[in-house]
Amino acid sequence: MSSASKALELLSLFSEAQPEIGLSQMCRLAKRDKATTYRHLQVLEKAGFVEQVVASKNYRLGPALLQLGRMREATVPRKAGAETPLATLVDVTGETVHVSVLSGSTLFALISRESPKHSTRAVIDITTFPLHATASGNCAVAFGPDEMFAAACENFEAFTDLTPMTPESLETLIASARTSGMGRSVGCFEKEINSLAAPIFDQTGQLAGAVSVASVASRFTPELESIIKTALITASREITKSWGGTIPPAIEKAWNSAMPSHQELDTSS
Amino acid sequence: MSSASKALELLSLFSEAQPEIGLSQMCRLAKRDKATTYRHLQVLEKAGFVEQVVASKNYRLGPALLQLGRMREATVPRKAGAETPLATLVDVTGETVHVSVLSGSTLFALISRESPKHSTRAVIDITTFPLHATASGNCAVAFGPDEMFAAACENFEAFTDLTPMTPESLETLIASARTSGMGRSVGCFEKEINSLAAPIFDQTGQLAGAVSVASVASRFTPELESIIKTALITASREITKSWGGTIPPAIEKAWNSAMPSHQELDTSS
DNA sequence: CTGTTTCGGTTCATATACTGAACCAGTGTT
DNA sequence: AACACTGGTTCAGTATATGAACCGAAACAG
Repeated sequence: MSSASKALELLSLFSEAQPEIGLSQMCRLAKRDKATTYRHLQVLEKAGFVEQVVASKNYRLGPALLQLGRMREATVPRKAGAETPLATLVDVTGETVHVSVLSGSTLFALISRESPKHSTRAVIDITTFPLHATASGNCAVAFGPDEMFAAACENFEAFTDLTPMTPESLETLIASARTSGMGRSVGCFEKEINSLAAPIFDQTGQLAGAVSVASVASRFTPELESIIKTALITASREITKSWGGTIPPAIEKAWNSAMPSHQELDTSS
Repeated sequence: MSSASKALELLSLFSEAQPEIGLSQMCRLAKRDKATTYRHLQVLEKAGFVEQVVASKNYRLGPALLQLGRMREATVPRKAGAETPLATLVDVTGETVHVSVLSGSTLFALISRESPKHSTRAVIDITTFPLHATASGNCAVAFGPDEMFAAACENFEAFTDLTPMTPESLETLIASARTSGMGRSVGCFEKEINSLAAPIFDQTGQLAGAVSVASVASRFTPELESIIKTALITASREITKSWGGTIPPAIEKAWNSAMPSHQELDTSS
């Protein structure tokens, strides 16, 4: 592994729950030597990716990220394009929704919104979606490039006792996602949380991300599932359109056979 | 120089004017070998810091930056805190304004706003402020940590024929900034652009950034300069307050002697 | 006070992982 | 068909990253 990767990995250790990390703690989290970690932090600090809080000597994310994040959204306005369909999705389903973006073989969280409708909500605060254990992740494997399956198999972390742990069990999930046109997770990532996800595509014709709805298991009736599926299909179509892509015919077909009442819009004109 | 630094440097080659860069072009910009640049891009892509546009094979900033930028602003809400004073500053001066943030020895651009008042505006689109050639940069050297002067001397790039090119000429500018409590650039960065800058501090008591106003030289009368100075002092006080800092007494004193009409607020209570 | 355990940061010999010239293959131009 | 561009790959040589051991400071216990 390149030293640059190792340095960049340190950035993913920060989270909303732990926005400041000291040197020693970071060594433990990164499972690396103190001297190495220190040098990496020096590099990141010089580049403005982290900064040191003078008082506590802790490190936190740096100002350059704001700059670069702003420029990313300026060049590829994905966040802006997904907001409106996502708001509708929250309204219609009354559940927690996520939009994720695929880059390389990693599925990054982009936006998440919670509905105020219920007091018990699915709160999932992650920065990257595990490919094997989430509806969005399964979506990415099922409809993304072929190498996604191998990438998913590289990390079979067990989140619950329902998390798929072998290539075979994952393959089953992927196959069912391919036939239904949607990812589905029943307690695979968190117990008592079920979720559904639909793929999103961009102008390259490749899978660009996923949109998902997470609900608590006790509420997850067939009626709600049907509502969510219909709303997800709409959201996926709209976000895909705003990102400059089109839904592949195979997926429209899968949706139509699974949800015959929800006809594909005529986009041939 | 570490290889990680070299990889991170590539990110600073992207700009609003040039949001997509191909491999060969990036080699030229970075003045590095093609193989090395390629590997660096691979690392950055795997980390989600850049992504490759499949159609053109060009690279652009990646989705991870959005994620990290969001987290940075969540942990250190500097941008939000500077917006309001900055809007006032634009209103009062009718000129282009910038807020920059110091990290390490680099001064990063944070926000910039243009006034709709004049058709000719100072348009300065940079991601980092040269320490020797800008009002904000001089501010950082004058009021920041001691090592800033050495850092400034490491890069004496000549932007115009008025850009200071020697430690001695820079020293003169810094000295006058220290006595007036403000940075001042007269065509040092761009010909026909004059600007003034005031320092910003945070809870560490250290300099945290600078706020600046840039005007076209033909408009830069003593009256306008006076208006700008007064407005800058107000903006600097407000942003500093919102970032949890206080203006050092020495600077308040410098402002008061330079602008006797603009009394320091009584903050002793 | 002294012994112990943290912490952030530094050193230096070792060897690992980075470098870049040269090389492909593909594409568009002349 | 020769050329000038791309993006991407290979491999020997060496520059650069590594981590055990070390340091001084600070916090805590006895």
